[in-house]
Amino acid sequence: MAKKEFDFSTMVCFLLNSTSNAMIRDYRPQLIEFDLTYPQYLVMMTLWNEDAILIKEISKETFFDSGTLTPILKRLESKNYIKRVASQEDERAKLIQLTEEGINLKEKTAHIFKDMECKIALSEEEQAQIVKICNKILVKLEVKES
Amino acid sequence: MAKKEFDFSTMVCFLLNSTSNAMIRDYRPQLIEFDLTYPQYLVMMTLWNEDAILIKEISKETFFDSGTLTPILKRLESKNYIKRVASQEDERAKLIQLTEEGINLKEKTAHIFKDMECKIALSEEEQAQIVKICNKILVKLEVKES
DNA sequence: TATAATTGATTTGTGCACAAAATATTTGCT
DNA sequence: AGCAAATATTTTGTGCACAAATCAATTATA
Repeated sequence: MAKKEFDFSTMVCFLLNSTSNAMIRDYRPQLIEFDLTYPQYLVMMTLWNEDAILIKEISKETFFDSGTLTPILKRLESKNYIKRVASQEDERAKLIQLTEEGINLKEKTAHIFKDMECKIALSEEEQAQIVKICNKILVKLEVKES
Repeated sequence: MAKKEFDFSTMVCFLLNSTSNAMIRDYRPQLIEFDLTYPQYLVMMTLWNEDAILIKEISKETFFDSGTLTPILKRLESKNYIKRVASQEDERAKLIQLTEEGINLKEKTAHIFKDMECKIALSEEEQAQIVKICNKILVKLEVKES
């Protein structure tokens, strides 16, 4: 077989993108049962970690920019999983709070989170390698602080 | 600091997605100079590897489904980088061919491809680890054959 | 204390990514 | 030959991802 000039199977950006697309696609059916998309699920996890935070704090955790978050939060609000409350100290800012239903979702979706990591069954070593390499790239591209 | 239940910095799906987003975002300015997006650039690379192929073959290489490819190919056609020619053997299928301008783009964008891999400066070892792990996941999720 | 600069969030517009349905053609079966 | 199943692509509709522009509120500064 003639060697091809552009070998996708060794291109970092292509591999990361294809693999993340594949994982998000694979878990879509499970999330759909709770009327969630993957980015919406990430925002919910952020709030399960710490409730009643500002949009810019969610942005810092998820790396989603505000233009991405605004519509995601609107959808979560229309599903009654969160509330958007104007901040008292700063009229520009908005506090995002879980509703009762949003809080309850944490237990109900716990198995999805476990599946998320289990299905691909990486070894401890591989897991550690991925974490190290991705975080290194994120720091190099100034998405994260070192 | 209280330990958070959901630690994004060790979640494989989140890391792969954030890192690929960051890489694609980072190289956008360079691609814009040639009026290309990252997915469009991938399709062009596929054609630089082998010209005059069917859409389903591009789909097999890039892992983009046909509903994703159709509009990408339309945009590349309107930029005059490719032509879409009905196949003679099978009236359903379409052959995608590079135009003169599309062929010339290969040399002009060669530096971008090099930057793509160089800027993040992974070691040989890290590069090999990423390739192995991502391909393993892609096989597990049945995107690729083992 | 005006006003300039900054900040938090929303809006607008483009382009994926994907599922599901539609369309047209080809292949397989009897 | 006739018709069902399969195949290649397009269409439709939803939801990111992001840049750029906008808006309102806050802070800094002349």
